[in-house]
Amino acid sequence: MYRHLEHRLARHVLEFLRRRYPAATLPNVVMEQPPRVELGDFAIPIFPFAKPLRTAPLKIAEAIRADIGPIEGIAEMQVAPPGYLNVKIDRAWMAAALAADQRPPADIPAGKILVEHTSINPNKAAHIGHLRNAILGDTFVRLLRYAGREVDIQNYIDNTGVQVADVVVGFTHIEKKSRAEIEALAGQPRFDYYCWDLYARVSQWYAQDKQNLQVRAQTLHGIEDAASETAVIAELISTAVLRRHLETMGRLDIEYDFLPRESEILHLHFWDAAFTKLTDSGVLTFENEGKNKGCWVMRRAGTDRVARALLPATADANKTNGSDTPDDLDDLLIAIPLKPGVDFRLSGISEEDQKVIVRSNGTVGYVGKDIAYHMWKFGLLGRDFAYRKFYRYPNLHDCWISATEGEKDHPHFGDVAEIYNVIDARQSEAQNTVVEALRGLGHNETADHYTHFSYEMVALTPRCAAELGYTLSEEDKARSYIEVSGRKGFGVKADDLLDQLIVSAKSEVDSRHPQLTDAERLSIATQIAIGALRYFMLKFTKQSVIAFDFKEALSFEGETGPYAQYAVVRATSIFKKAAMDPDIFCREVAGDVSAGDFARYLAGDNADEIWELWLASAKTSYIVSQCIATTEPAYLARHAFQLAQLFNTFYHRHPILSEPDEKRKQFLLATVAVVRRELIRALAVMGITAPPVM
RNA sequence: GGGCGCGUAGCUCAAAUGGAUAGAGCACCGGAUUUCUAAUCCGGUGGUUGCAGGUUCGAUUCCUGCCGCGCCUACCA
Repeated sequence: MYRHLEHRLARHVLEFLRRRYPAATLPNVVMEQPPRVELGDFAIPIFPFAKPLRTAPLKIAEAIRADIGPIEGIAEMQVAPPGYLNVKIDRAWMAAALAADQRPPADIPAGKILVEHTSINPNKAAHIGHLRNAILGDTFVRLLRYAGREVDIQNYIDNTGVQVADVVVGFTHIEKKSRAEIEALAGQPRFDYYCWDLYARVSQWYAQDKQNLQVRAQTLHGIEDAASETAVIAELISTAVLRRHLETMGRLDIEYDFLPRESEILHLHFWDAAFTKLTDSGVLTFENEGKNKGCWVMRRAGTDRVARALLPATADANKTNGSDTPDDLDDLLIAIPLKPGVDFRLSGISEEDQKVIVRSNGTVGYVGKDIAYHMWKFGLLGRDFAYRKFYRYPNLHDCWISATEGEKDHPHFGDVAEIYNVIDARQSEAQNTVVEALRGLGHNETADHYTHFSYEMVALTPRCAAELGYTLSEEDKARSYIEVSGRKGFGVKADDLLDQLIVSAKSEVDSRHPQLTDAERLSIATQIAIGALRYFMLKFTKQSVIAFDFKEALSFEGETGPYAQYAVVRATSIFKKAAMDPDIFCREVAGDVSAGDFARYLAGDNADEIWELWLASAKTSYIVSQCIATTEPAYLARHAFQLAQLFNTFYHRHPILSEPDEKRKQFLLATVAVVRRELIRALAVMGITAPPVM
């Protein structure tokens, strides 16, 4: 509603100025919010118009105010020095629309969106860093769906990489376990915890003797051959850990539609298809000298092509195709899985700007697989996975997994219009390389619909690390935060944190509501714990490193999820006390408050406080669109908090059920009902529900 | 060395494409309820926005340089 009105106002102002100054080229109308609600609901800075119109800002503002004429939903305009046009909304009009829950139809872009998030290596338990990823990703999915978009959720599983290999090494070489023993362990409740510890031990084992790294190489090689015993064990372990991850995320109400695995990208030869296209287009080039001799390389994203001209040694090597192939190239080609007749070029890229995609031994690196995978995402590869059902959620939603041979009937995945990859900031260079590959293939427009949803890591404060029993170097103690490391087993496990939050919330609920059954109290405590955790991960902007601290994360007061949940509970309790159903009241009664009553009770300066509550309630979809446009869910968290804060102030100042004026009481109840509805919606987009009591 | 990012109150963080008096939470101090339960509310203390220039009617925001910190920069993923 708010968003709609803002657009309408901007359009009217611009049209007015066009009529008044037909000759001038006008800048965009910028909409802001005045610092205080008394000043108005929209603020339009007029300064940018002064120069093109050769008129003082105040004069322009005055002209608009006096002559623009009536606009539906706008009550009045005021000119404010040094050059603002402040606009007040017709409060009764807006309140009536909001009470009736009118939502003007928005233009929803066509096309499916693919959001990839979580993507934890399936070799150990999920930790708080993974939680941030999954919560950001899941919230972004909810934002898109709230805005009416169709979304597929994918969780990429790197089940053939070094990390899985390392745990396989742990089981087979350190613990010397048989396949049957591993299978038995994998059936244990928190198998991922077992792997967490083992993974850290493997890292130590490598550090003890560099010779041990050869075992890793052998294991990695073994995994790629699907028929080998090593591959079977790796599959066994990674699948069991993957199930644990789905369970962990399921506790937070985070679900996936499809789990593409690296093993299928390998076995279905996605890379071969991509390789042909990449070499044909000259994106991928061959390097025949220097440290990357014998590799297929790409230009590192962000490096400048001009730089190459400064390197005389490589100038000749970039002539275009194989016609000027050096003599020794044929030898090198034997080691490379090249089809005859493939057209290729020599790289001619300076060494430091090269990104190795195919190693000289012919194996493909991570970025190469990622390029192929992203071509598939956009339907550009010409190949598809096979699919089978993997996991059924309690709500009966099925999560599918990639397979070499799958089920006949399956949903259509991939081939989407837009993608968002929730991946931490450390991988932005790799992400950019994938985008550049798409551009190089001529898919510029497609590349524009590729968004790296980049966020910073979760680290531990030195105090937190000490609490966990880690001994810190003097250097680490002086840092403001210390990076989590799965390799070292250094971090806070997701399930542990959630358990702790539940225990902590439970003791609060126990003391407040002893009359409830234990199951009821546990259910409430769980909702509170999830609310606290999800809010905590969303309140920080993406680019801020979260220095994790138990005291803050376990807090249920102040700017927290439970604070917002509590506001909903309070709103609900008013209706409960009055023996009314808040949802029914909101749907069927709130809209009956007459325009006259809205006008009366929202008029004047002393109604500003209540109006502010209505205004904030009107902003939910506006905020949602801001979050999507900026890929920043933190704005929504802030909005929910502000709504809750305004409500708590209102709740404190205005006794509602004891209000003697029956019409005013209805108005106040409508206020509560609308705020409650919008707060519940905002929280739902963050994956937070409000318990019945707190 | 190069690339990306960060530096705001004692602490943790906000501040939408540059806008009106830089805001919250925590901590600390002082208050509020026999009411729709206080996981709440009200008030107070707390700032040279790292430093120096520049652009602009206007800079926490944009540009340049410097200082400090983090991440990336592997034929790892």
